[in-house]
Amino acid sequence: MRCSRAFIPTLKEVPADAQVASHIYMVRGGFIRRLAAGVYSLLPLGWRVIRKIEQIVREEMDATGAQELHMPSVLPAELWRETGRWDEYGPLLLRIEDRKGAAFCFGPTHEEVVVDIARREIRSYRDLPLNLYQIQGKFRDELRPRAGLLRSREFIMKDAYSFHASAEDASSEYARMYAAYQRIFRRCGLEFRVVEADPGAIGGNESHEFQVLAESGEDALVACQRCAYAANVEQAEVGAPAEPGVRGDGDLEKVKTPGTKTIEAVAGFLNVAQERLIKTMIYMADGAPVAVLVRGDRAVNEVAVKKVTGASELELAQQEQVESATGAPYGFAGPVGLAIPIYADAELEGATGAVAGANEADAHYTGVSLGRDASVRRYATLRLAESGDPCPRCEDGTFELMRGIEVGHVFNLGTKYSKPMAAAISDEAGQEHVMEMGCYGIGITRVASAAIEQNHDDDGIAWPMPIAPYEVTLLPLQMGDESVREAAESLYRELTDAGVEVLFDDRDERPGAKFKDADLIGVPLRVALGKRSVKAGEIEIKWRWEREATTAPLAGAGEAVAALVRAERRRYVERAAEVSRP
RNA sequence: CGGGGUGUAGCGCAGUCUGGUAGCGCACCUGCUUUGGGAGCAGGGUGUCGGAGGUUCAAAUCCUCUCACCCCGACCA
Repeated sequence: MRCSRAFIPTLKEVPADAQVASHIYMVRGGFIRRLAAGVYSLLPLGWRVIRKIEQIVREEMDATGAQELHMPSVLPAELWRETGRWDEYGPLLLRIEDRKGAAFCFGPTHEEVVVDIARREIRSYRDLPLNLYQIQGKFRDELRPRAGLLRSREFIMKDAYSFHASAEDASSEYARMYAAYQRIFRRCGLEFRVVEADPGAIGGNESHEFQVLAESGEDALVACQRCAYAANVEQAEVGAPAEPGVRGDGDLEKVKTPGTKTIEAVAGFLNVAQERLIKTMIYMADGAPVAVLVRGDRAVNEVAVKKVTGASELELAQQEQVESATGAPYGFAGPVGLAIPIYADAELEGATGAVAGANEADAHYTGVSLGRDASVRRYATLRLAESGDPCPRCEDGTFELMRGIEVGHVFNLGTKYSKPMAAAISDEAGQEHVMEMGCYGIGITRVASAAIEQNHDDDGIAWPMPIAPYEVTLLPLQMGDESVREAAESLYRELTDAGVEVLFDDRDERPGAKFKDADLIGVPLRVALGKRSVKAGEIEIKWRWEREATTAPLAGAGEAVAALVRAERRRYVERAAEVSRP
């Protein structure tokens, strides 16, 4: 592509509404433009990147035997009512009406549609297994879209849905998808970590997230420094503490603590460490209040609370609910004499000499011994994992905290959708039963953003070659100089003929402008030639992520550069090939 | 949904407090010079001041309503 004819509107200044690198550089580099909050146009450069990612995904999916299809984006409400998600999905669903007033939504995901297809067409176990996938735009009316394509409302996603006659078969498909995802992200040149995720109350049994490691990631992860265990903090188990976290002396005693509504204030007022306090949080579990106890310096893990209480809806109690449950104003809840069910973090088992709220205004207890003074229904790991916590899977491994961007998610669904939608097959014995399902998503547009978060510097993007908009950018530094122009033109022809994707900056711009734009756009291999180099019979070659350029003879430059490109392509394919296809 | 903030030229912003001819930088157009890291000089303004209503002789500026966008929060009793 010739820059003189290309639509690549680059910007010198940082757009006012962008804060993260991927958003800034996608806008500045002319990859995307915003149309509304969380809604973007993909300009030619951005679209090329998306298509590259799609193609990698497509090849790896097809290699597993999955088949691509396309589904509607406007979906009828009745389908969503069958699974109950018309109501459950809440404000995330963009609802629309047709001219007759019939209700539709813009598809945020397509389980309902694909199950509808499957239940109509599939009758026998002989038709299974089947894996259907789509790569298309979806819309979720996010609470807060942000950071460009990292969390947008309209986005492009690959979603695969598999159908099986048995749970065992679903499990082996899960393993195939897991491997395919590793290959896909390796081919995209991403550094990622697979983490255990929350299979949730869905009744699913397995779920993993593929997280691209980046400072700007929205998800907090913990990873064991010794073994392979990694998990979303919300999902992370924590190894058993060596000894009770709170140990102290003293008898139960009520003390006045006027106005101390926070852990910090109580600790300061009584002059004790925060870890000597018992934090009492009141939650509404399916509408009924429960108390959750953690050490004063810890945070509650709501996913864990949900699991231990078996609640399907869990939210922090409102101020009034706290008052009616504890009989005390907001800020003085404690386990002693509390009438509602109490769940405590494992770390508090055997706690003595602790400080806790007294369930009355301006008072706390000191010398609390949980076993003696309160009736705890159950001890379990209820706190959020932190850096340095013991690993639950291995001996003396500890957690390291990192941030990630979720780019893929694999899910063993069980019969969550097939059951309410009555998607059944007959088995060998002629018995009807509901199909087992799995679903497997990849955020295509998010992959592009994540790649930039991981591969950029102060000047712009440094795309991994497999997903770069072009493989080589060719910069003739003086278009006015005939020898330079002719050398560049013939090199452009040679490379293009060799199957290399070249962005040829044939604009009549000054060298500085060309270098700046090239760095911004982030094409991995830069080939520059100017009066000086042509006279010396040389070209200048520089990888985007390297500091220094090298030179190569102008004679035979086309073949030399093409060879570099082929080698670079091969690197990623080889890395992917290390993961075998089960 | 709660809190904070911003809407003025294609982009980034000043002007608003204290009402009085709409500005700056970049970009863009013309010309000349320039050409290895976003060139210099000269000339050119391309604008429903987010929208509607109101106050006033006069509104970007004051008042009311409204729309859009951004940031933080929506778990630490």
